[in-house]
Amino acid sequence: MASVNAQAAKASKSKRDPESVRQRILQAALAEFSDKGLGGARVDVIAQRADANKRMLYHYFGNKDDLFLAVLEHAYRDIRSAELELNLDNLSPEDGMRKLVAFTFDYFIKAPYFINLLNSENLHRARHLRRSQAILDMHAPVVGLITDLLRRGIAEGVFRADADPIQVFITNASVGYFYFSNVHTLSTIFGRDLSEKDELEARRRHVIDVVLGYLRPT
Amino acid sequence: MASVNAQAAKASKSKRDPESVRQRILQAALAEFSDKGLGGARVDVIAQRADANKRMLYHYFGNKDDLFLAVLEHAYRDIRSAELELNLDNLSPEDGMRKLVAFTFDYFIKAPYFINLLNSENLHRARHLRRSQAILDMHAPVVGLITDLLRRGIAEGVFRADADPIQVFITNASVGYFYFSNVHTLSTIFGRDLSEKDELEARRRHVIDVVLGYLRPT
DNA sequence: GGGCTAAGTAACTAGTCAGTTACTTGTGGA
DNA sequence: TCCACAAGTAACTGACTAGTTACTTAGCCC
Repeated sequence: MASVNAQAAKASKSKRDPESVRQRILQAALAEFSDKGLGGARVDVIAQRADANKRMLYHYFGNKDDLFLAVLEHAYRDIRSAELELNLDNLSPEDGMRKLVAFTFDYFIKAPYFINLLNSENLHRARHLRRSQAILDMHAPVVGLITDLLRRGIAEGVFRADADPIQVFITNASVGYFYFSNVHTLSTIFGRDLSEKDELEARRRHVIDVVLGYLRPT
Repeated sequence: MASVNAQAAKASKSKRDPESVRQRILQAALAEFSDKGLGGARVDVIAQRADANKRMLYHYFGNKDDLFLAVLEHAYRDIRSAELELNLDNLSPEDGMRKLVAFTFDYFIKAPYFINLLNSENLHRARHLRRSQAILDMHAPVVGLITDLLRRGIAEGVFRADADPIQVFITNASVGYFYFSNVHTLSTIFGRDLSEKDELEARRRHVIDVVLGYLRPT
């Protein structure tokens, strides 16, 4: 307790807080890369949004590309670790899958930056992500969740026997991702704001129905 | 016949072919915007890819943004008109829907530029598309196709009664779009090339199963 | 207190970029 | 043949960009 207070007192008197500056840059970069894409984001703007000196951006992250990779790792780590906390083991296969699909949809609402980050990374052919062993290691456990749900569902006769975990993982992401990634064009085309609450609720129900409807035995 | 030959002879002797230059610029722009996004594409590169003088790009299209909109209109026109030629009326609701889903998936393979163009346009919040009445007018007929299929399927008791045409339109696009838009990150994550023929065939079968499985009556 | 290093400030730099300017050439119609 | 205008060439321009340089300040440890 005394050491926490000593640290807090020290931090409030200090003119320098490297970890805070570093985090502010990371968050500002996440926002700027999400808004503008990797190519459109400007390091001056990131520094400004972070209320930091541009020099510090290079100091902490090296260059623009490496900053983008740091942002990407942060984003992936967030969603993948949240998925692992869903505790699907304790649910029926159907409820587990329902919870996972709903979680994914809700996550895209909560973390809208994720989609534009992935779009940018794919525009650059995953060249950043290839350099990150951390990101690569994040996915096996999540696919394992789906594999387990499918296995249980098939064993109980409530899921179709030909469901493939990776295809289901991709489809689970698909039905929400596309909606959000194209929300501007779709809203314009259909002349209604697809990011409004009622629209989101309708879409959420639909995506759950799509995945659960597909999984019904044939 | 004589007039066709006269035109061909005239064209082959001419040093100027404005329509050809214009088309070359449009195609080069489509490629460059698809590869690099709107922000990353360079007008010098587009001109070079078109084997045209940069001045002509401004001459024909005004500026970079307007060129992007021309490309977007071209891309939408292509997919939307192809959809209308599917002749789904003559098929059972199930076969019609199967054909549409397969068509959409195959279209993304055939016209890979479409996805990156839409990603760019959404990154820019559909600000180009809003200026195009032509694009806005292209969608009602296609949604009408799905509405008809669903209506027939529900009447025949082979589709679920709660299926919504717009949601199905979006889901039809979702299950393929996400796969292709994220093919680089997904391939890296799963350590396999998801653009290979076998992978594409597996995914194609899956997306048809997802939509048709979902549509089964409850 | 002093020295050293990390953290930080501010200005600079060379190259890039969309768009413009100045001029030339080709073509069609009178 | 001549003229006018569209199509075309090539160079230029001012602003922007990621990254660098030169220097200062803060904080920690001896």
